[in-house]
Amino acid sequence: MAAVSLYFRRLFGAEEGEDGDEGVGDSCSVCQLDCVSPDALAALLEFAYTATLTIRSSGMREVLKGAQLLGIQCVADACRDILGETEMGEDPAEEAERPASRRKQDRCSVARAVSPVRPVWRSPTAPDTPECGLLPAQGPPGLLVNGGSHWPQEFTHRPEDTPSEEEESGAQGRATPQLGQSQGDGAGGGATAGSGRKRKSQTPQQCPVCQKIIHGAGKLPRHMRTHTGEKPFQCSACGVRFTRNDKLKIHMRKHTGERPYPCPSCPARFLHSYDLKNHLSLHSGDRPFECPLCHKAFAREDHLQRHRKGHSCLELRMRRPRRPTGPQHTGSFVQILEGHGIPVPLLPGARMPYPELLWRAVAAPAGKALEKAEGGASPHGSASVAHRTWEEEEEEEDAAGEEEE
DNA sequence: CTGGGGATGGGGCCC
DNA sequence: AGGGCCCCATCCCCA
Repeated sequence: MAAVSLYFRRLFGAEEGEDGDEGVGDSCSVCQLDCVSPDALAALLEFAYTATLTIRSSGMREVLKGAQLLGIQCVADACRDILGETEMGEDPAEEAERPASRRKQDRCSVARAVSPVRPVWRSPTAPDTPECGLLPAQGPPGLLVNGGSHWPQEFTHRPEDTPSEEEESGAQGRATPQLGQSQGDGAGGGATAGSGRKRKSQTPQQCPVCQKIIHGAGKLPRHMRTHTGEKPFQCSACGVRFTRNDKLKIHMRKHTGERPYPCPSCPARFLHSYDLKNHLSLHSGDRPFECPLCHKAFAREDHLQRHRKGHSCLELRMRRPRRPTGPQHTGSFVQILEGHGIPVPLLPGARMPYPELLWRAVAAPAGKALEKAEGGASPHGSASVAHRTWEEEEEEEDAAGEEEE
């Protein structure tokens, strides 16, 4: 709640340092909200968690009141706008108090009641660099309306003075402002400016907690459960809970014994399609993921990533690139050589045209470096040992290659 | 360290 | 618009 509400932010001391003694901080353990109706608070809670606000027009006043009291400026603006539009300027005095540029700001910020509104919590320490030319004139510090840098520009503007279908339906009795939906979708149910062409709803929504843009209609609630930890889908057989029902469905295969993905080459069957895919690479022997440093090949991309993160390829087990062509070594060679204290005679950014020739040239000191790094062997002949090892390895690979051919 | 299975979260498509 | 289903990338765990 503190992420979207100035009131809660101050209540729980999140802005201490900014507000000084205004924050109640730890002294408040029980918060009684007499001034907000349960329905309005429920709507605001829903907004805090899902960035979606559903309001009956009859409850709009209560939600507006609650949003003002709790300092949820974007919701207050949205309610104020929808009331102003549907009730034909019920409060002209309030309207007159707005700065002249206010309505223009609203259009830019999409802070219209039935159009998308995305609260973006910005860190109090983050510089206030308004995007879309917007800083909330009346809003709490740190709260931006649809100013997130991740939001595509196409979603941050709507055609002026083109009331959406929802706006019109809202005027007819029920308004269901979908706060957090895309600009394009909010305007006329997907109609884009001017063309009137229906655009398939992809509905990118920004998570109010992590600011991540979630693509796909109806996917934000699913994402929000990763923050709340809510696992509403429970296995009736073993009681294990899941955040998603499709994961529960796959889990149930354990109990039913269903393995719908059989291997065509062996009796193995799998729970997941991607398990079968991984398995098939074993039959084919394909190892399409090759380490650019040591040229070790892996059947799975994540195994290559793990290999590279572990820096195990820095053992200087230099292998030749896999046929037919190997990757360019430039940066990786420099990294390896410098990592072993070997001077690298390359200008920054220069490419190394024949990395293996250079490697032969420095094989001897590299051997010493490797020996030192590994605890060292005999003080004599280390270079030749390293060199011979490399040569032997090459010969082995040549032999293997000839056999393959 | 690697191979393999499983879990998790995001995106696309469809209803 | 929301949800189901599927695929994919990534991570974790274990042998």
